[in-house]
Amino acid sequence: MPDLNFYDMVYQVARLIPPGRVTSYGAIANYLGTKGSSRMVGYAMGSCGAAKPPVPAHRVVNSQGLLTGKFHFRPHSLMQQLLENEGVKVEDDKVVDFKKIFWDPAVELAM
DNA sequence: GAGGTGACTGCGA
DNA sequence: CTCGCAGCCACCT
Repeated sequence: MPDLNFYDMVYQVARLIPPGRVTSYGAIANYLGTKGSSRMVGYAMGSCGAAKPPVPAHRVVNSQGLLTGKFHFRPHSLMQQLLENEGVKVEDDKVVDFKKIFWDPAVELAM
């Protein structure tokens, strides 16, 4: 186990999200074992701009499927645009059929 | 070393 | 149904 920081863990999981799918901060936090610290996931995303390769943060939404982090994108509509570009329908800043396209690392990457 | 911050979550009124 | 509060933990200054 290298000295991967919590940030790197989040980035790696986020990059594992397949196109057309989305996950929640809590799901990633849960997979990382810090389920109680869902904030850390979002906070880690705050530095996603410094991650290489870039992290598809647009595939990460809150537990409600709302694009809470869209305001961190430039422009703010970029997040929705990227999701729709991958086939994810977004309406009223929230993912349509969120629970259907929901990708849980704790399940998909289970073991 | 200590303090402040934050792209969240869940429960209570 | 909608609004508000408290908990949580790692990173930064």
